[in-house]
Amino acid sequence: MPEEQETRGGRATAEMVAALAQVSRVAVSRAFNPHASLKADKRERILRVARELNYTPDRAARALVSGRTHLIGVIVPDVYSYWESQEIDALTTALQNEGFATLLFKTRTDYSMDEQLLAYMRGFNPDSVIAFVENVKPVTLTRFLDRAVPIYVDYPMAGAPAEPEHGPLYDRLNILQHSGIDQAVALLQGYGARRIAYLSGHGKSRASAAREATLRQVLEERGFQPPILAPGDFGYETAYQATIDLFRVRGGADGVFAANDVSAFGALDALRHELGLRVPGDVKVVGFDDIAQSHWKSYNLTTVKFDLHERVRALVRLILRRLNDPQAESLVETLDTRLVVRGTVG
Amino acid sequence: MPEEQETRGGRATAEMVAALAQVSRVAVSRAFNPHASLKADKRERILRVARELNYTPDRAARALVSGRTHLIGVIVPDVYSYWESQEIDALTTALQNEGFATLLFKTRTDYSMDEQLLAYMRGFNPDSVIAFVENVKPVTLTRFLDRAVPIYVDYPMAGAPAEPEHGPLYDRLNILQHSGIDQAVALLQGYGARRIAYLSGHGKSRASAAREATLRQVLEERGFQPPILAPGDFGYETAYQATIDLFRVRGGADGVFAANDVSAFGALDALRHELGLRVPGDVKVVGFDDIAQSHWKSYNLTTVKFDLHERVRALVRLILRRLNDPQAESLVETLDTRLVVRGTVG
DNA sequence: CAGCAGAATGAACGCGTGTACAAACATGCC
DNA sequence: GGCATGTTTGTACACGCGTTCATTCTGCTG
Repeated sequence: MPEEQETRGGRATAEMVAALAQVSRVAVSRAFNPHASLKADKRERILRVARELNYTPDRAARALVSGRTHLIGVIVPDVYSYWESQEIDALTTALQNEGFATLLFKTRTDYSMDEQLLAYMRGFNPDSVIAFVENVKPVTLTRFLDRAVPIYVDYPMAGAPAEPEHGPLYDRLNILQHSGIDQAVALLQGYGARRIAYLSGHGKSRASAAREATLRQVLEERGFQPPILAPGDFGYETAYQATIDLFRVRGGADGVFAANDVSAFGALDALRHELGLRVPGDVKVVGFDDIAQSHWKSYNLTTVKFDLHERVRALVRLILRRLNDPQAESLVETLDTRLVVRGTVG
Repeated sequence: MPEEQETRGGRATAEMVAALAQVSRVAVSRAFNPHASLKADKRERILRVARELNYTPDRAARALVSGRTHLIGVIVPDVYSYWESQEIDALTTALQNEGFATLLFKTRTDYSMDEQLLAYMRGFNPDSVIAFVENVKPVTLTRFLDRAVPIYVDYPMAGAPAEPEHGPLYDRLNILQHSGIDQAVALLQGYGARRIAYLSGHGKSRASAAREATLRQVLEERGFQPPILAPGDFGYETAYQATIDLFRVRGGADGVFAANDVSAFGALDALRHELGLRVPGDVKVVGFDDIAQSHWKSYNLTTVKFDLHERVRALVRLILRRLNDPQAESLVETLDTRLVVRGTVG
């Protein structure tokens, strides 16, 4: 075995590897840079010595000269929100496979996206930033980032003109909600539902607003009245209360669209355990997202599916494309949605 | 407003700040280092200019010279597991407040903690590492880390001698499970329960093994028979099936301890919706963790609580103590547990 | 006013790496 | 063999910052 020449429990450096492999330090650098020219046997020898010394190029030093940290900033209000947590999970795996790492940041739970956090994140100099925060404008985001081009998840309306906005540069993941919602409404129509309610997310959420708008559009297209609105906040508790209020005070509904699956769970529990109604017998319930819990027996929820892995792949594609071409115009990826039929409509 | 002297959309550097503030670059460095000596008005002026230029010291450069990246590696099998996600959430907030950031890594879902991942993480040179992975030995962890001292969550048995192990250095968060389990068993005893089952986590889990051992100990202390064992994996589905098997084939039980809250949900749903039993009327159910979902109406679970925020505070304390004194002996923090009584026992 | 301790300052160096540049070398063609 | 072209190799520099060290400045005592 090679002489243990680690200094004080610290990492091995390229210099040490070079010394042991009888090459120059630059050769070591090149050995770890695949497209650098280096004779094959030399590279092999270097890599072997590197493995023996447990050497890896220091990412800090590398970042200093290359300007790439290989860190992807992820901003979330709640890690434990179901959808977010599952997306972070899949995203982390995907990024890991591409040589990046997820750098996690939390905003306040009241969605007050303070500039302080952005400045803080900026200090870590991430290569890219994904914000799972709905009320922050891209403008705000770009103002606090130097190299990173933020990615923004958008929900364009069917038929609406593409935003000609040519302000700050950001990339976009467009999610088309019309298909899934239309399938859901068609299904409810088939079962004779007439009064449709929308249990919203919190007020500032663009996702919730887009879902509401699209639902309204689809209902109109299919000859329904506009949806009855019940105010929620994406959470279980609020959905529970809002549903009770909707049915005790405001006349109820035949079908309830909840802004996400968790709200749907709250609505379901309120309907069944508090209001004594049968689902889907008396009321149909439809959620959004299709999180893993939606097929648990207690809920077995019919829901508009956002394909998680497809979505993560699209995000990673955006990141890679942007890093390959930092000067590119605004990049766009588009995803569709579809209805997953389970036991809460029927 | 000051002349926009940013070069190519890049960040401002200490040199630019120095030039604009009419001071030397070293002064700028000192201005951002609180304990460095610098005349107050000068520091103030520098900080003002820095704010105007949106300047923050580059962390990569800082890490290169100081050896501190301010990154805390967090290794998880599933981000979306309830308990883990809630812990990551709280931990990220706490670390953020201390000037660190969470660097997330995922192992395979089959818990095969490959060395490849550790080597990968090592490349990012985190200041500390918390592994929410149960089957990886501290030895393995330390072998892949240079400066970082890993933190290991342990579940020592009551009365068992402290491990005299003096192998690789790692810090410990000890969780005492006896109190909570004893309270639960006492409660079940009061309701006349006789046959107690333990619905385990997956086979390799130390947490599950410790819970089972402690339960066995408490049962013996209180004159019960040993627990009937039903094999699970911490997941909902498996718990659901294991409960059905337990009651259809193996004679059932009066009380079921599930290895975590999610398993308890699965058991509850199986008991109520598949087996037609009443909880808590026919069977009592107790979980572990007290995750946020445990007080949802559908479950309203009685559970052994691990106080999340207390736990996170202990972890952060460990990290800070270790960074303040890298040479210290193995550090230890200890937490207790207690029973939270809700609707599944009564 | 001399003397002195302590604070404030700036020059120089080092952290570990990528890369431009020039030199050396190999290869292919006539 | 002569030359052109392409591949390897090593030197020197740059990245942005913290820190040591010698120097200058400040305030205070005698």
